[in-house]
Amino acid sequence: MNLQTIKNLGIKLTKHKIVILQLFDSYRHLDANQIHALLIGQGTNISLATIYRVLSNFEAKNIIIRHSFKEDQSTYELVRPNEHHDHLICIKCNLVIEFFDSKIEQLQEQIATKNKFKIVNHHLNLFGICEKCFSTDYISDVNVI
Amino acid sequence: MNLQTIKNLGIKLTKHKIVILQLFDSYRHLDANQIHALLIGQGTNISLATIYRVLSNFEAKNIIIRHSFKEDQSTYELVRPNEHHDHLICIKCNLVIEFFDSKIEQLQEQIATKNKFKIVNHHLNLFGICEKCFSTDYISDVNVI
DNA sequence: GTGTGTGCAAAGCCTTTGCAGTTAT
DNA sequence: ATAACTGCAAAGGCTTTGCACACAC
Repeated sequence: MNLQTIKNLGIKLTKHKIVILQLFDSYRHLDANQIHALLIGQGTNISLATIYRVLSNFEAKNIIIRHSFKEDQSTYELVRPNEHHDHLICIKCNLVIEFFDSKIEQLQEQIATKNKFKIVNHHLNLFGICEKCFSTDYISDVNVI
Repeated sequence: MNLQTIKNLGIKLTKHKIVILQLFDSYRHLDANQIHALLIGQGTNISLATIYRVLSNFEAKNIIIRHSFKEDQSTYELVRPNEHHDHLICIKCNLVIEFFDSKIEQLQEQIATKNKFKIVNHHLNLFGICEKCFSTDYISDVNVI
């Protein structure tokens, strides 16, 4: 993520915002707790409150997007312009695979049109068991996604 | 919803369970608060705790399904066997339209296979503006969905 | 300098749970 | 009879917020 791009959006850049952005270069999908643990782990002192504030700020500016993969915790992901995609999520190890299918996108538009809806956004989440978990039949490693 | 069917699942039928089931005959999608408000409104004394317990119970027995239409509150819907469908949700008035597209279902399976995933379930939610909200440009009525 | 960002602790909100009493079968 | 259900109040987990201080521009 280009820092100048962020600045141009009128966002004040702080140490914390920068390290959070950098995390998203390494991990595609993160929740607030994972961010907190990773930063504390690498010696960065930051409070959960700040993390939530940064995430809200980024979300409002459309820098990140918020997902509901899990029932009770939001997962965040960097927005990459013109790179919309959907997700396959392993319910055992949390592995997330991104995919894009133009045919599905097209069909969604048709459905919206037929129902006189103007689509603003959509979530297509396929929950299942990944190859590894299926073959081992137990949770080998829980992914930080 | 046939009450005998419920009993056959080994569920003890109480007054509360019955009135909650009846609500779902009138409203396709309800959250815990809406259920509480509707029941209190019709003179049924029931606590939120009980509502959550009944909903958990029903969900475990696959009588209802839990959705994440909203970020911070679960929405529940009766499971109608062999009637899987997805949702169009109006972000202004909460109108929910159900749809089913076998082509999309088929494409999802293909994607899963290609990624060596075994799909357990999926959510396809299309968020947008319904015809009514689009034409009036304001929230006329917020739907209890 | 001045408007933002930050940590801490407290509070909010949805949801779950312990306990003692009640109900369905 | 007995296992399941219920209300109440308390607690849990994620998220937000008030306040006083610190930092970016």
